[in-house]
Amino acid sequence: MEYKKGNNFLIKSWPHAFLHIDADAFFASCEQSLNPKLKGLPVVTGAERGIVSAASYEAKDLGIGRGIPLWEVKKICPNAIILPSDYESYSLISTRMFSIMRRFVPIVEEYSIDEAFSDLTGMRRPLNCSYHEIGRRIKEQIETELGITVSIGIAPTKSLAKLAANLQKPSGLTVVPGRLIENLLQKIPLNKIWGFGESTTNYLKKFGLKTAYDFTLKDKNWVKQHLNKTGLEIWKELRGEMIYEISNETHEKYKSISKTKTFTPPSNKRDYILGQLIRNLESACIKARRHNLVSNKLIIYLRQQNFQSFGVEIKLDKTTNSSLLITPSLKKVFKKVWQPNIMYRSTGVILSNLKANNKIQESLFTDKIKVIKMEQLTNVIDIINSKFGKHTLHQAASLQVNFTSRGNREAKSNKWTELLKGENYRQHIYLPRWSIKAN
DNA sequence: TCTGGGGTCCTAGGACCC
DNA sequence: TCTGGGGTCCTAGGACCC
Repeated sequence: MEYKKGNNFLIKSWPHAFLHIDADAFFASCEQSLNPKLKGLPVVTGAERGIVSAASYEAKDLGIGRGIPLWEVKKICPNAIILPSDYESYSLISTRMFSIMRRFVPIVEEYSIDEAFSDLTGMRRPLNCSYHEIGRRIKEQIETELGITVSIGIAPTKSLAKLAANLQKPSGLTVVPGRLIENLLQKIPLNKIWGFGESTTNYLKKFGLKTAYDFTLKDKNWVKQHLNKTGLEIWKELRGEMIYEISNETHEKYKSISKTKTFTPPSNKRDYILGQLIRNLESACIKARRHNLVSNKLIIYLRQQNFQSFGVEIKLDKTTNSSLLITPSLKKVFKKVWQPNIMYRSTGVILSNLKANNKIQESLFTDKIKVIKMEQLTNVIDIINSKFGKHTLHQAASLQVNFTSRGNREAKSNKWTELLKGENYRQHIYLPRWSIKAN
């Protein structure tokens, strides 16, 4: 690719300075950090799903990447270490990574479990060093304290910083001042642009574009004409014009919570599928309660074997996070969606319209006593479940579901398995009565 | 060997109102 | 009976991300 001089769309080197940090092969690295014996070995996580969630660089070198089935992993490398995902541990390491960043910069946007953004603009003077040096220090601290490696990109916009961070992996530090933006863009194929997926990429290719650089050379009006709002924003960002700022909000505010579960083999058994759905509902509600959120809108959907999905939306007459209160309406609607002769492969629920639980207006027609009782009951259930493991207490209707957990994550994190070894205690604690009351 | 699970945002189009 | 124009709100669904 020819480098065209004189096409600079940005003159200043640092109108802003954004940092993007991306942990390398995060889940796998965490496992290696927690268990040093795994260092240097091909490690893969995702045992609970049957496909690779994360692969260590040793595994990647063998051609093992994200998303490939585990049977294939075993074929490629019989000695590969295959582990279930341990989100609790990863979250802890993630939190520590972010707090290390905060030692250097006040505002850190936690973008995902293993990625963050930060605005370094104006930090050179107080820290008395270059942007490059700030990045280097953060990187060094994280790597020595947490035993994982990270890749960092620093550039005038978030979009560019993200591209920069991905340019040299693992353990890279790439700094792209304004005058080097074009250099960077020429190395980036369209589909690597943050915000451009398969659809947009294919579309742009029709116009002969190949790299991010090609895209940024297009006229502004052309972009307005052919793409939507996001497209134009990305175009500006890539040319060094800041559009996206750092959001300082914590990631705690969910707008929706969803739970899906695929079951193999597919099934057309009514009660089994309904049971799956209720179990998903219970999981979603547990999460909502943990975050003190309530919902008044539930979407349920069934996915057929042929991957077609059908969903329905349920307006709840009370804003709640109690699965006991929601279940009756779910059952009613389920009848409308479920068809007897169809094989289903998964079910899902989405609690949406989430709001904080403090100021909910009671509907005039709500049976208050019932609601309060339900909520008290729910609280008790949460206490028991947090003590003995999720879904220890659950509704009778979800009994159809096979509750043996496939991954051993729960077993690993919950002491109860050991304590109650050999005893089928679920049968003792399980109380079928209250599911009848719930209806 | 067909793709697991959890999110957000944008947009077009319908319903409804003036 | 048929005609305008404009606004808001909601929903479904697409696209994208990790």
